[in-house]
Amino acid sequence: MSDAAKTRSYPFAEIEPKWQKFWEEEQIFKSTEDPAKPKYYILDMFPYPSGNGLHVGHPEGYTASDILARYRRMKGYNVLHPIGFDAFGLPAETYALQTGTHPRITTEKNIRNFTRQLKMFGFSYDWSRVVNTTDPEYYRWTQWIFLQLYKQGLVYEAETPVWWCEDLKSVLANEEVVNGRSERGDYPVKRIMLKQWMLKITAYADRLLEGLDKLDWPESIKEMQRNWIGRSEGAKICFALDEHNDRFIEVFTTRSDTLFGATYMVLAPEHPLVKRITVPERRKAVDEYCEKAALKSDLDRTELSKEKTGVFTGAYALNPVNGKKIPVWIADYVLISYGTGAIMAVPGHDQRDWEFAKAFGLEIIPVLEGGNIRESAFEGDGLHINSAFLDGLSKDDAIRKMNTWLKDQGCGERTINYKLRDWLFSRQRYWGEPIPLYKDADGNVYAINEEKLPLLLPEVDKFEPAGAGQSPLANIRDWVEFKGKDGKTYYRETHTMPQWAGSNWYYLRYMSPDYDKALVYSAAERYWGQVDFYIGGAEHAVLHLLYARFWHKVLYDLGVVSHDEPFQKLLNQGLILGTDGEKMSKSRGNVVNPDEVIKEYGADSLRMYEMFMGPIDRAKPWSTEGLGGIHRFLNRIWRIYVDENEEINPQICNKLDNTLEISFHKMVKTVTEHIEQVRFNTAISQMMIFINDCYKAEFLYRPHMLDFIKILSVFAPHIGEELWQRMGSKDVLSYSAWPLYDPEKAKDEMIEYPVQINGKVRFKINISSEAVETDIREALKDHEKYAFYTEGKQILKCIVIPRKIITLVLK
RNA sequence: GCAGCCGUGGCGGAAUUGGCAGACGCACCAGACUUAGGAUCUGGCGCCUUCGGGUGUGGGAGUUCGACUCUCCCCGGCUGUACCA
Repeated sequence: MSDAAKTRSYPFAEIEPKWQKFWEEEQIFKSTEDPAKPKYYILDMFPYPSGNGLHVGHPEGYTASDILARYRRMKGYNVLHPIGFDAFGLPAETYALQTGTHPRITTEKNIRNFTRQLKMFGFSYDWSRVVNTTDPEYYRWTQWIFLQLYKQGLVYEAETPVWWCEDLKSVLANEEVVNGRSERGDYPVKRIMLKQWMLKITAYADRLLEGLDKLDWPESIKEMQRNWIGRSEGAKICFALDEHNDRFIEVFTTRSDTLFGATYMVLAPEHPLVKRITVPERRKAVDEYCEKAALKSDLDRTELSKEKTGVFTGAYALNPVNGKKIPVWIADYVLISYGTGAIMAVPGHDQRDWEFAKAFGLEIIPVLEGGNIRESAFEGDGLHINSAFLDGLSKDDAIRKMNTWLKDQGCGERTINYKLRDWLFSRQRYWGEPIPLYKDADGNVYAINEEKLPLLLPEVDKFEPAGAGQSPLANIRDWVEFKGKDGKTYYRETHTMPQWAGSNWYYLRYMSPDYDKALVYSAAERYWGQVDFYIGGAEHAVLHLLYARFWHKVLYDLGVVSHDEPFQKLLNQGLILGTDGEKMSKSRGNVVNPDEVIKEYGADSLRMYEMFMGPIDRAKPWSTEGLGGIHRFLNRIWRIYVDENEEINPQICNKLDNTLEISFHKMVKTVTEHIEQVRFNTAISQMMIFINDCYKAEFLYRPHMLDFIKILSVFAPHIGEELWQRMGSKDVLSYSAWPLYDPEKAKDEMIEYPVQINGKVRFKINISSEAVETDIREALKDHEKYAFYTEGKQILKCIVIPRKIITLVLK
C-alpha cells in the first residue's frame, strides 16, 4: 500500500488531471495585450529538454514564478507567463553519435515528455506561446540578429588562441571553461590557435558594467559579472627594444608610478614577438620552454602555480624613463589572454615579479618607501624614492604625473583594460544554428540575404566531425558549395552557433511567437517591455545573463527593443539537495523523482512543500517527512471544507467568530506581504496558523473561507479550484480579486507586554492594544508584581515601547 | 589568496528601522479515539535545575536600558574566482 493511500488523502489523483484539463480547454491562462490593464511579465529560465526529464530542482523556480503569476492576475495585472525549450545543444548530438538517432527526433521526444511533466504541476503558462530554439521559424530570427551584429561590425573572424576540447570535438568560449575543464561534461581542454568567428562583446564592456547598477538582481550575481568584465584603470606603456629600432613591447600596468623600478620585462610564451627578438644562442632554450608551456593545460598551469619558471630571450628593452637596458624574459605567469600579453616587471612592488626575480637573480629596486623588499614585495602606498621627478609623491599623485609624462613623451597613455574577452562564437557541431555567412574562393566574406533566412540546418547521415576543427556540416559538399548568379563557386560557413545564441533572446519571442515579419512585433514589445521578474539558476550568472544583456543592448541600439536592459528583477532559486544534504546526482543515488512524488502525494503537495522548505534562494535538503507534513496540511484544509459525506462542512455559515476574524485578517495581511517579498515559506506558515485556528472555532465565516481558497489556490491550484467549485462559486477562480484585509482587524485587542527588569523578563501584563504610553505606565504601577520587584529599589529608567515591551532599570 | 553569502533546538527554519529567541513544520514523548494505528484529535518538547531560578543564537570583545540583529577581532561552512600585471 502506498503512503498516500494509508493516510486517507483528499482525492488529488482525480482532481489534478480534472482541473488541468479545464485550464487547457478553457484557455484560462492565454494572455493578450490589453492596454486597459497594467502588464506583468514573469519569466522562468526555459529548460534544456534532457532525456532524464524534470528533476525536483526544476519545479522550485517554476512554482515560485507560478505563485507570483497567479497572484498578479488576481491583483488585476495582465500577466505574461510563458515557457519554451532551449533545445539545441550537445546531449542530443552526443546521443546521435552513439545511436544514429537524429537529434531532432530525440529533441522532439524529450520536449513531449517535458511538456507532459510541466502540465502535471498545474503551472499557469500560456501554452499558446511555447517557443523552441530548434524550430526554423525561431532560429530564423537568431540568424537575423547575428546578421545585424555582422552589419554593425560586431562580428569578425580571427586566428586566436582558443579552448579546444578533444572529447567534445569543439572549441569553447572562455565562459564555458571552468577550472581548465569544459563546463558541460567536465572534459579537459587545451589552447590551440584556430580561425574563429568572434562577437565584439568588449565593445559593450562599459555599458554592460554600468547597466548592472540599476538592476534589481542579487548582489552576488552583479558582483560576478563585474569581476568577469574586470574593468581596470591603468596605462599602456611602450618599451623600445635595444637593437630592434622598428619593434616595441607594449605593456598594460595599473602602477605606472613604479616605472623606475621596472628591472626586467616578461612576455607570455605565446607572444608574437618572442620568435623575432630571441637571440640565436638562446633560441633552443626559448623554443623548448614555449613548447612545454603550450602542452600544459590551464589546469596544469594553475596547479603548479607557485613555482615561477621562465627563460631569458637574450634581448633587452629600454626603460623609457631612464633609457636603462633591461632584460626581456618569457614566463608562463604572464598570460597571453590578459592585457597585452607582456608586462614590465617591478619586483620591488609586485609579489609575482618579486618571486620571479628571486628565482632568477634579477635586480630589485625599491621605488616606494615602506615594506621590506628582502622579505616580500611592497604593494602598499608610500612616498616615492629612486624615481627622479616622482620622488616624494604618493601613489595616486605619482600615477597621475607619470601618465601625463608618458603622454607628453609619446611613449604611453592612460587606458582602461578589461578582463572580458570577445565572445568566441563558432562551434564545430551539427546541432546548432548554421552561421549565415559564406565565402568566395578568395576568402572574401558575404552575408546571406535576410530575405533568405532561415538558413536551414541540412540533413546529414553521420554526425561525426569532419576532422579536427571542422563541424559535421563540412562533410556535406553539396550544401557547403553552391554556385552564385555570377557563376562563381561559394562556400558556406560550416560552423554553428553556440547554445547561448537561441537562449539570448527567447524572452522577446514570447511576446509575439507567431509573428513572421520580425523577431518581435513592435507593438507587443512596447506593451510587454522588460521582463519584470526573472527566475532561474545561479549557474547562468556570467554566461546566459551576460550574453543576453549584450544582444539586448545591440537590439536596443538598433531600435528593435525599447529598454536597454532585458531583466529588471532577477531571483536565483537555491539548489534542492538530497536527503543527505549533498547535491543530487545519479551516482550518489539521492535523486528524487517528481513523477513519483506526484503519484504518491499529488502535485499540490510537491509545489507547496518546495515552497515551504525554506527561503527560496537558499540551498535546502529534501525531506520526505517534511513533504508528508505538507500533505497532511492539505488534508486538514480539505476536511475543513468537505465532511465525511462529501458535503460542505456545515460549520461554514454566515456567523462570525471574533477570534477567527482576527486570525483571518492577520493571515491575509501576512500572506500578501510575504508573497510580495517572495517569502513563501513564512506565507505558508501563516496559512497553517489560520487553519489551526479554524479547527478550534465553532463557526467558519463563509466569505472568509472563500477568500482563503483564493489565497490557497496560488500555491495549490488544483485543490483550490476543486474547493471553489464545491463551495458553489461561479467566478473564474484564477481571475477573482485577491482578498483584502482590514489592518485594524489584523491586530489583537489585547497585548501581553513583557516587563523586563534589569535585562530579565520578570512578568507579563495584559493591556489593550489601543493603550498609549501613559495608560501603560499606569497599568504597570497597578500590577500586583510591580511593588514586589520595585520595593526598596530606585527606578533609574522606565522605557515603554508601545506594542512591544516595557523595560525597567532598577538600582 | 581574493570576493560574495552564511553560521539559531535532534532536523528544515521563524524573529533585522535593535524590543518576549525558537513562529510554522518534521522527528520525538504522553494522552484520547480504537481490535489495531503508520489515520485522526489533544497536550508536551533548547539546555541545566535543589523547581526559586540559571543559562542559551559558532567563539571573544564593544556600543546600548536592551543585541540573533549594529561595530571590531577570531573560528567554521558554502559559492564564485584564481599568477588579471
